[in-house]
Amino acid sequence: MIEKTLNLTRGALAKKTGVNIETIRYYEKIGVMPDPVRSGSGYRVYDEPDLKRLSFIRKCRELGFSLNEVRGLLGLVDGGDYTCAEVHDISIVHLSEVRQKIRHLEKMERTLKKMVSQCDRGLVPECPIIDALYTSSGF
Amino acid sequence: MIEKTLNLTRGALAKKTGVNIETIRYYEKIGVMPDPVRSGSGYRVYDEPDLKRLSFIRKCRELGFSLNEVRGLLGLVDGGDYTCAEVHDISIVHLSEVRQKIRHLEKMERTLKKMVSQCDRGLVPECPIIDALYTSSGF
DNA sequence: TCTGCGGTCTGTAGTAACTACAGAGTCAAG
DNA sequence: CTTGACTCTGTAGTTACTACAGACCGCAGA
Repeated sequence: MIEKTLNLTRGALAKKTGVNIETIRYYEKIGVMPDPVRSGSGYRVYDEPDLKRLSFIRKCRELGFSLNEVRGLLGLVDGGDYTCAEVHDISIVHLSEVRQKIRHLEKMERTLKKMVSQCDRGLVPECPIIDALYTSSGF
Repeated sequence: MIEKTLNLTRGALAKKTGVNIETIRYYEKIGVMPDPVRSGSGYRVYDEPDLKRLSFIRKCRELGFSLNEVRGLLGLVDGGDYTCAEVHDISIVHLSEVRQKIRHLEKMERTLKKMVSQCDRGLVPECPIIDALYTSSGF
């Protein structure tokens, strides 16, 4: 099967991946995307592997991996000598970070909910929310 | 009742509030903390109201309010003519943002969990996690 | 062929919310 | 009097982008 070349411009790649056009240049600058082939007039030309790589980065970002974590994953893939275990471990660490964040936000949610429920939305300048936050006692 | 003066240095205020010493200067620069009184030699001198205000800011930040939201709340307090309703509304908006974030993270968690569980942590370079992220099919 | 419009090129600056210096001055204990 | 800890200032770095300005390129229509 012959692979057809895509010859995408930066804008087209942006559209296909849903990544902002400027972000692509940024990824290139920090080295998570390679320096692409250039056309005669200096335009970037992207192809299938670039499309896959950028999609990968985007999915990782959507899952909350930091660019450094993405760099780590890409390094494994690029090296070609990664083991499934390495990838698994990075993901496990990240998963626990995500869970940590959820717990933190849930704590915030409970406190906010409690504060808001104590407030009768009155037209007077005595607010239990401000009280809870501003007085020395804290929340 | 006579209020005793605290005359805190920046470092002491930092310690009392748990806010980083440099952050205090930052808050001053962006105007959420006032320009403090200075000692003869130019040292910042903080007192009870500064302590309360900074604690308020810290609590808000802990609850995930952005500095802009904090600015809004402080503006109401500073103006003195705020109503409970105004504070309530800002908090409600924020609460829904927090819930949104939780939902997003939970989605991330589910996907990560699924990917990790499909991985047998093998020593070969075929990893379902990388597959899921790198192949065109996506996750 | 000219013109215009949109896309792309570069470097740089801005965003949020800090954090971390460097180099100078100050304060208090021993 | 010295030493070490603290504070002062301005500035630069962090993360992950995003948004310009000013120049160039490519293509369609008149």
